[in-house]
Amino acid sequence: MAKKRYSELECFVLGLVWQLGPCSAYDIRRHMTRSPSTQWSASAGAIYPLVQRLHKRGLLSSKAERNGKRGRRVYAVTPTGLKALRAWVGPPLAEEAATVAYDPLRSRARFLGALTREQQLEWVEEARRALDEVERKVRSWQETYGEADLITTLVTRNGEMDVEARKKWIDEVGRVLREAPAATVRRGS
Amino acid sequence: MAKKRYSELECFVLGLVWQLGPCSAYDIRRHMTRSPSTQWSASAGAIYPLVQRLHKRGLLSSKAERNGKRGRRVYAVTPTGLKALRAWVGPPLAEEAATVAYDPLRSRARFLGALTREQQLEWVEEARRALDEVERKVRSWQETYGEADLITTLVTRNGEMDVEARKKWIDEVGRVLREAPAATVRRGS
DNA sequence: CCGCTCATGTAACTGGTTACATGATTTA
DNA sequence: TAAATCATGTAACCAGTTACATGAGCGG
Repeated sequence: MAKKRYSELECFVLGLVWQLGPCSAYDIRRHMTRSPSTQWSASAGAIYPLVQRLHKRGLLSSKAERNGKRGRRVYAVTPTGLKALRAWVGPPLAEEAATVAYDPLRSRARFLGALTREQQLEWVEEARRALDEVERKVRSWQETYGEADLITTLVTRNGEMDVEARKKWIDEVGRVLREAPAATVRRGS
Repeated sequence: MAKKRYSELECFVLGLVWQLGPCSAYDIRRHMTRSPSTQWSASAGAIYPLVQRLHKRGLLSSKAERNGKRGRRVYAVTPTGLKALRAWVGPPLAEEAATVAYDPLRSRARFLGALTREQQLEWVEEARRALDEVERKVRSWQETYGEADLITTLVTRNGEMDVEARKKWIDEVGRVLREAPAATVRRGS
């Protein structure tokens, strides 16, 4: 009986079921698709096998419902599942939980030196616009699911602050690049 | 000849080779392992096949070197590779490049309601400590590779600002939770 | 009745992971 | 010379992806 460690997605879904109450795989998918986070595609091929796995391991209970001719399978968190959820959330906090977050924008920025100065400035403008767009999305999501509980509000606030910080950063990048002589920001033929 | 889209890791490695100049798979791995980012494990099983792939597709040139009895394979970015790198960096910016960044701390925070009030406060403290630790790591990395070029400095600054923002957030969480009556932040047996 | 969305899945693939293998070089 | 670590890989596995299949219900 090896102590199987659950993946982030597994734990996240477990949490969702706990939060939404008894629900189907489809409910989970719908919820994930609508959230502005893009970490997971929430594809059927990921979610359906996943809940089956969690069920087999006893973290979720499963019940077939029937309304009309249509059947659906509804899952709920078991006491074991709740324990696992709490263990994942922490404390103690898993060390991989606190890291420099991965940011594809930053990854790309690393190699801005490969572009011409004009392209660099264009890149900054585009990035700025894209971040505005993300912010808009977060806000609209926030308004839709607005009068939520305290914790949900705090979590949304995190997304907001995240985008805000990155906008501040991109503005700084723009400022620095515009001021710098072209030679210092260029490399590679 | 289907237009194969390259993965984030592939493009990132391509960028690294461009940045480091001709280097071996091992050099790439070493560089990635030392950076404070944890997105990729930089495992041999990922990097070696990856550079072979990039070589086969003509983005990297490959040359066997021999010093003493020991051989090593050195890769360099080809003109085709540089083109691909520029296309990845943008502009135009790929739309998946600007998103709400994935943050495992936020994922967990979503389900803080599953904990007791004491655990919640403990969680916040731990998270705060962990973020301090991350900040420390970023700073030490920054000092080691300190007198870098403008762009590297800006990129590092991004990591710094990211952590800063999340610390601000976690403090806000702590403040709100301490002020709130216990009943409003609890759910689930 | 046709087409659309809802809803539940399965199949094939793939990129990245862990773990292992192997030999060279350095250090105690 | 034995142990550690450098350096280059391969093999097996696995979680999550895209794409497909199937059928129910519903709006026009």
